Amino acid sequence: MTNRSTQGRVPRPAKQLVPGVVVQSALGRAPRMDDVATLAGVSLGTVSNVLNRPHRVTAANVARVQDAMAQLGFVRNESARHLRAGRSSTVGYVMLDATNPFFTDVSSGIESTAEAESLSLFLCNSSNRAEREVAHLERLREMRVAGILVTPLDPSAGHLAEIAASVPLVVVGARTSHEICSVSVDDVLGGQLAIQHLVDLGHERAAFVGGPSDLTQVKDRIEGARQAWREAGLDGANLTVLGTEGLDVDQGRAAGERLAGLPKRRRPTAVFCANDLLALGMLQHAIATGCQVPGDLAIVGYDDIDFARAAAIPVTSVSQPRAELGRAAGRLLIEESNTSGHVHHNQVFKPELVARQSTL
Amino acid sequence: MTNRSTQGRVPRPAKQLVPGVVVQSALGRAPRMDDVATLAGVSLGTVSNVLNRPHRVTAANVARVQDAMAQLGFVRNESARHLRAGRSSTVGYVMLDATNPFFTDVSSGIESTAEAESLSLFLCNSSNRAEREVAHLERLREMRVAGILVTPLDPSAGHLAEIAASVPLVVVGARTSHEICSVSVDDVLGGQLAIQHLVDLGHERAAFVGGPSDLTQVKDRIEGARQAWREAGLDGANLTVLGTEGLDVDQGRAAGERLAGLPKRRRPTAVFCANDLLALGMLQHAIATGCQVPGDLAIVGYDDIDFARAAAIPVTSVSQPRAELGRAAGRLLIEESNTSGHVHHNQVFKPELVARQSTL
DNA sequence: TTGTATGCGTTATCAA
DNA sequence: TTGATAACGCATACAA
Repeated sequence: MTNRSTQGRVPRPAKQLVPGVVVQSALGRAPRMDDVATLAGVSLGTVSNVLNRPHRVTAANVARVQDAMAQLGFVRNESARHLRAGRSSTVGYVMLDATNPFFTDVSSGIESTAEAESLSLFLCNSSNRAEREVAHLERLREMRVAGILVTPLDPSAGHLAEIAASVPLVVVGARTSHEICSVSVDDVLGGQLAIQHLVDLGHERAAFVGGPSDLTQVKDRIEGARQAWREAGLDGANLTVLGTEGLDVDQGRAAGERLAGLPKRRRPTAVFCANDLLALGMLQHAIATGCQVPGDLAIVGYDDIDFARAAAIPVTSVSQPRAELGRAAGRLLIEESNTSGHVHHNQVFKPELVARQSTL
Repeated sequence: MTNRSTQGRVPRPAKQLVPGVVVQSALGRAPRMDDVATLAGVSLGTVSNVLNRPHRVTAANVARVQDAMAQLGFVRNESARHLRAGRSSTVGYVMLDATNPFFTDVSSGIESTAEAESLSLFLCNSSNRAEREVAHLERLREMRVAGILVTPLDPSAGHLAEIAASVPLVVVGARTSHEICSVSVDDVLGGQLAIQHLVDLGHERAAFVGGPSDLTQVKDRIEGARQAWREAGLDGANLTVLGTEGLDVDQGRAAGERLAGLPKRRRPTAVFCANDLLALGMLQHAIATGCQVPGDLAIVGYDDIDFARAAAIPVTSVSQPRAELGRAAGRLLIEESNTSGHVHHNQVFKPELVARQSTL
């Protein structure tokens, strides 16, 4: 990093005690505690005490030290602090896709518990990419954060258990083995609810839209869908799977196109999308091409993000308790870091179907 | 929503050399480099070299050290590393509202440049709250991050300039004084475009919806709106301002309700919302109450988030180059940290109106 | 090529 | 109450 105190283009004012204005010192480097001590005319230890145990210092010295800190623009060095203290008060949440409102709602939930425990939360976006997930997790570990929350691509991946062995870790949004804490929603049940709903409405040809199929969420939702379809006594061949490369709006539109390409008599009359973004894309394509929803095509989404009900045709969706998922994960993390001999939990919430105009 | 939860106790395995399984050491603390050195039968310096300049170490020793690291589950201590090195390779983006897709799109842009420069990016959400913004900024400073990006509540707030004096900082989404780098979009022009569009369509009673009014974005968009309204020769009294407490969907719905409460002959025939979330809320209220859009009420939003065009009635919006805003901010940050004698830039993009069904 | 010693900025112990 | 000093874990110059 450049040495900004000597090279900035904006001229730095000389020392002046204008209130509220930080005075740039002539140090040529970031001021340290001993600089503060010197300026305040006290020892290093006193400065430290002012910072960490102010009650042990006379009021006069507190004031002197604080003045000096303000004058120098002193900022504590977190690395040194942390190296010495050995503990941190930040936690990280590695999210699968920061542009998916589902995950930002989850992270709001996490934030509320983090704030209550006065922990800072850093968000890391892995953008659906395994190598980024690994990099972020590794980085958080190296930072010796107090805890890690993560929505992983693959909850059974070995690196998670390995990390969980050395730092409190909670998986959010997918069920894990008992080696790891997790908070999730029963996706198999969610898949059942979605298909059951379509079956109840009389559909006999349907498609599941989503992918990649190695994503647990996708796998489980398909499984639930198949179970419900079978239990309804319908022909398995009439529940087709339309794979996608991702779970965003664009992929949904593309899937809509592929669907429209099928001959009318084989075309599904209903689709169950692995998430709401796909459903919204599907809906956009339908509207753009004059396909009637739900008349020609019924659409069910998943997650029940706010935009689902705000859509062109409000989208029926399988609702997950998004914020509560985050809060529960946060609580579990706190518990895990406070309790010695912690017993891992796998907390599972139940989803609910919210029927709207896209199927009714 | 009920939930069941299962529990399991995981016994820590004793040392065992099963490949791929991390062996728990008997150290009772996190393994350090000297533990690795001892186990590998080399010196501390060699371990360090394996980590940082592997070419200087014999292949045999590299292997030995890596084995030892794997066996112990060694993880570098970033604090110590950073304290010693004095520089960091993480940057932070303090965003105004992580649940607003506009900002997540901006952050995607930032991510792309960060990744290209192999910097890790931490996202911090200030949730529209000043004290959280300050806390996050302070935390990032204490961490001595390589740079900070921020979309602040108030871009002219003193603390920003103060921070910018000690660490590369770029403000995203609002224009600042020349003491600080910024990347923004001309919101006054955006406001003009929106109102001009409505005027062109023949509207003579309109409302601006948004708030709080001390937000720069809101202020500027109102100003642009007023200018365009005046220039069209229309009566200023017929461009009312409907203040809101925030910029989310709920506030939009609430504003819709207030609007509907006005006597028909005084009620605006068009609204310009300070962002798309408000516009979507407004639209939801309109649809729910049978108000025709755009027949009874034309709606213009701002930001052109993906959900605007996916809405019940695709929403006309003022488009900002969201990802490009982030990329440009990232580039500016890199430049600021690499260049000595850096000259601060205030880069301003131009918005564009995207007309859709909600006004046409 | 490998090993040793020093210091990064802070906190906490302990003596004054 | 205050002040001197020893870690914290790692990276690097320098010695071997």
